[in-house]
Amino acid sequence: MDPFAALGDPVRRDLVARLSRAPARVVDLAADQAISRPAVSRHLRLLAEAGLVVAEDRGRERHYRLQPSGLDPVTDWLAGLEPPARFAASALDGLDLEVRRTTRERSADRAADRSTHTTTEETA
Amino acid sequence: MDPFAALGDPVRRDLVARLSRAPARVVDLAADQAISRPAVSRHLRLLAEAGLVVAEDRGRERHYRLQPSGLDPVTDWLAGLEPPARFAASALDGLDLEVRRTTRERSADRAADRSTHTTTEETA
DNA sequence: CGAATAGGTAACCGATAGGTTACCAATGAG
DNA sequence: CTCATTGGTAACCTATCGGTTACCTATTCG
Repeated sequence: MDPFAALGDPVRRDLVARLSRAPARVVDLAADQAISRPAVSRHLRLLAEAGLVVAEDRGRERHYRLQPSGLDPVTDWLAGLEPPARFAASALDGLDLEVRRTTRERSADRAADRSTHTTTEETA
Repeated sequence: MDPFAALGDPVRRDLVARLSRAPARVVDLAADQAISRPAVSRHLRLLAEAGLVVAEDRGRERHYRLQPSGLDPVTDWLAGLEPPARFAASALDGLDLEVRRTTRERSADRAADRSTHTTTEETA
C-alpha cells in the first residue's frame, strides 16, 4: 500500500502522529485507539509496508517507530504541484527556519538509516 | 470525504496534479485517464466535496480548477508532526524561496477567494 | 515449571469504493 | 429545428477495507 492510501485512514494517521512523538509498543498504541488490538496490529503492518514506520523486536515486545523518509512521496508530490497549489504548501511557513536548520543533519540521518539498521519493516 | 482519503486514490491525485497546472473541462480530464468519463465525474465530485477543487459552469461545459486551500489540512497535519518527522518535510526545501516570496500574495488570494466567488463546490 | 503478557494470523462479515453501462437534461452549432 | 456535445445520475457488480472473535506462539516472571 502506498503512503497516500495509508494516510487515508484516520486511525493510521493517528498512529503515525503518535509515533512521531515517540516509539511505542503495540499494546500502548492499541490502548488509546477505539478499536481492537488485532485491528491496530494490521494497521501497523500496512504502515510498515508503506514504509512509514519500522518495527523493532525487543524480547516479547515489538517497538514501532516512525520512519520519516516514508513521508517523502507525500511531500515530494506536494512539492511537485504547480505554483498555484504551492501557495497552500506555505502552511509550512512556520517551520521554514527549523526545517532548514536541520536539513544537513537529516541527510546524515537518512544515510545512516539505510545502512546500519536491520530492523523488520515488512513483516509486521 | 476528507482530503487525505481523497488523495488516497491515484486517479484523484492525478486529477489534482493536472488541475494544478491549469483548469480543465471534464472531457479533457477524462481524456487522459484510463477510466470512463462517469468514473472521472465521480472522482471530481469527491474532490469537490473534499474542498480540493471547485467547479464553475460555463454554458454546457463545467470547468474544474484547483482550490489550493483544500490542501491545508494535509500540510497542516504534516507540519503538526513532531520534529523527527519534520525532517521529511524538508523535501519542500527547494521551494522555500519561492513559497516565502509568494506568501503575501497568497493571503490576499485566499481572502478574495472566499468572498467573491460563488462557484459550485459541493454539487459536482 | 506454569501463568500471564505481548502480539501476529486466520476466518469471517458487512460496508464501501470504484468501475461499468445505460440514460437523461441542457447547451451550442449547422 | 435538429443533432452533436457536455456531463451528471442511477443501477449494478465485484473487490477491498476495516472491524471482530478465536487461536497460536514466544517471552517473561513468580
